[in-house]
Amino acid sequence: MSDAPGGESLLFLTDEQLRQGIEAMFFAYRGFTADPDRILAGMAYGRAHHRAIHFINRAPGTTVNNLLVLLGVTKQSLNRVLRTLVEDGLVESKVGKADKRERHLYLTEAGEALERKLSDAQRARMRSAYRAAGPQAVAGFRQVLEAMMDGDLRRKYQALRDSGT
Amino acid sequence: MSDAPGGESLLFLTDEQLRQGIEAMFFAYRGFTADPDRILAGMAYGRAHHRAIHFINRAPGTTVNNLLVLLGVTKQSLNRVLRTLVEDGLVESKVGKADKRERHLYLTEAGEALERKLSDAQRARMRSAYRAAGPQAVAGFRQVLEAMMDGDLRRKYQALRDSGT
DNA sequence: CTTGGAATGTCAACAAGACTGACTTAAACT
DNA sequence: AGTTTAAGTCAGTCTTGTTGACATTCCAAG
Repeated sequence: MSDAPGGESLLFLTDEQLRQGIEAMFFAYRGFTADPDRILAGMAYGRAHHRAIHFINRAPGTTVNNLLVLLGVTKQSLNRVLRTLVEDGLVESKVGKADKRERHLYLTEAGEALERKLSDAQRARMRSAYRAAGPQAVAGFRQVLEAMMDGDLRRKYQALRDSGT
Repeated sequence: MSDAPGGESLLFLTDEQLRQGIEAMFFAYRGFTADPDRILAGMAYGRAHHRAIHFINRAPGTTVNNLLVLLGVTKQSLNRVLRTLVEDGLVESKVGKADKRERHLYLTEAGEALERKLSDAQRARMRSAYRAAGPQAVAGFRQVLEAMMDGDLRRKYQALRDSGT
């Protein structure tokens, strides 16, 4: 192996390699969101609704505050989305038992149905990418993604991940 | 190895694993764009300007049409961004020699300076993620990302990649 | 050679979804 | 009682996407 200082090949750290990684990330994210976007285009919903539905499904009973921190948006922005989802009967908002200021969010049956439709499409693409790349590549993929997160987000991601088995 | 049908471990294809991958992608993309976003927030520019600048730098002399296919937006959307960049002296738009309908796009010195500033920040994060994960993980990361792209985009990505050495 | 269609790019108007800032209501804490 | 916290609302702005209409240029078929 023709390698750089460090005793180990650092070819993967050249600017060209990094640039390719950046572009791969850009194009892959487009693919990643393409299927749900297509499904939502017909309805009056967008990517913001998808994200809200995803995380409510993931952590049923979560509060508005939790959700907006997770999504990284302001409450005004989230509220617009949440309002339409509640009005359309996809999300239920229940006053907190212990703390009545809080609202706990749940998907209704209709909400779960849409969630399934969206995540089935997204998982199908993910599954085919995973299958094409193989288990070892998937492990690497996950490692790099985690290292790319901001510390704060990483903690939130890991908490979510560990809660789901 | 306790494995599923196929003779090989398919644990990495469980719905839970796929869901974690989806969330990792979501959070990582936030980190991925965070630094350039911060830099651009001060100026009157946004992510769209960054993308235009990135790809013009990547393929100097590209036409508007090329660029909008790469970016996946309408020409009207791209045009607004491009107009401000030209007005502000970051991008130069030259009428095509062979075909006068076309405009060929180039970064000016000021444009190149901004490009460097943005991509330095983004590359720094990428580099630290790559370094933390190691070469083998990076190879896997790239494999999965490529498999996640739509066929059309993948071809564009690969053409771009291969042109850059 | 002309003319009509196709390709390229521009202008205008609008919508989604993010933001800030100011404010209200209700409940909890001290 | 007074302060803080959670949630929601109203108003206004910005970025970035969309359609629709239009101008210019090229090219090919008649």
